[in-house]
Amino acid sequence: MADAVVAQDGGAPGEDPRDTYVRQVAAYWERGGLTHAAGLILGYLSICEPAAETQARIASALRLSAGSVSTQLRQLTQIGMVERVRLPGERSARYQVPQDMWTEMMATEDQRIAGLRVLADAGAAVMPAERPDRIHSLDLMVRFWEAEWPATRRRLAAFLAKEMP
Amino acid sequence: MADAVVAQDGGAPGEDPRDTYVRQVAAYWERGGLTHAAGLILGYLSICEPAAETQARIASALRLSAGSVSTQLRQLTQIGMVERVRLPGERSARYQVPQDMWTEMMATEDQRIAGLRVLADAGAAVMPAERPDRIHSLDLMVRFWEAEWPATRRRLAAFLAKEMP
DNA sequence: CAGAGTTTTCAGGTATGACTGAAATATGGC
DNA sequence: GCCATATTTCAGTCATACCTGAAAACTCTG
Repeated sequence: MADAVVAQDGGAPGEDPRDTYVRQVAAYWERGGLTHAAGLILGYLSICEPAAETQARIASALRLSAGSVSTQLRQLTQIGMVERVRLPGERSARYQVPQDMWTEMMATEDQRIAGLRVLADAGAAVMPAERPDRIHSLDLMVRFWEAEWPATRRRLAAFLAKEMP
Repeated sequence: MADAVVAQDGGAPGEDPRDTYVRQVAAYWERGGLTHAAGLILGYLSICEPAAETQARIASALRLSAGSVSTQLRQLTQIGMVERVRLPGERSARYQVPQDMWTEMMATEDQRIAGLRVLADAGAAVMPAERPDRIHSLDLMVRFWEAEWPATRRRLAAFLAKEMP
């Protein structure tokens, strides 16, 4: 089996550009709050062949334990960056990056805005006398995005519809 | 001194609504990658009077060590959520939430987009034969935001100019 | 239903990093 | 330039959470 993407045993490490890419993705998402293992899985699932892999194959490719892979895949599935699919006649489930992952990701932006809305309202109840802008500016920002986001998402949908092959 | 915001010693905890707010802000930003201490400082600096406080006052109000406050303030200053100001004739520096913090925050969005651009380009070099959309869709998303963001920022600037008192 | 294979759960080891407290350094007023 | 004070640095402690490995639970094929 010559198509080992990440789990090369010896040899010069990082020689395979795909291996480099996997680590690069992991590094990026690690800054975004994911664990290292989750980032590795995400990177691997972005370039592996076939696109949908079993837990066992992911574990061996990335040299992670079965437990880690199980846990991280559940997290990734929960936040919508990975989806579980079943192929007929196959005992094991497969996991893959959803076709519309980024669209789904963008959809969660609503929740982030809602979270800031809660903060802005809570702030209004403790408005300081001096520099009330400290609280007020957050409210402005939230109001802007509440107004802006629906149209932005429509433009995104239109853009994707036009550019998708 | 009856205006202790967070550092009440005894009594029912969380009675002061400002204390509740500080913890609420801390909880929110903790999910956003900041430390608990940084979140507390951010919440405190959003409602304290006066708006600009010394490290010593922040530390005693939040019951944090001087070291923690020093470290966290540096981090917060670095990412632009806090600014250091000096008052004439005062030995100690003061720290406050900048007037235009959210505008500054939005400006860093460019860098996040640039970070994804790097990832998208690196992905192009390891394009999988099956489901190339896994790499391609990221590129699309980045291209959308690279095109969209300048106009969005202009609209934000116009909105703030109109709404600011 | 049996049973192999898959997935989840969980306790334990480990690493990471936040917080503290004190010492060292830097700073501004005199 | 001196000195009190503010700030930073840093080693040590502690908490958190990741990862592993194995056992338990589950699931699907035959």
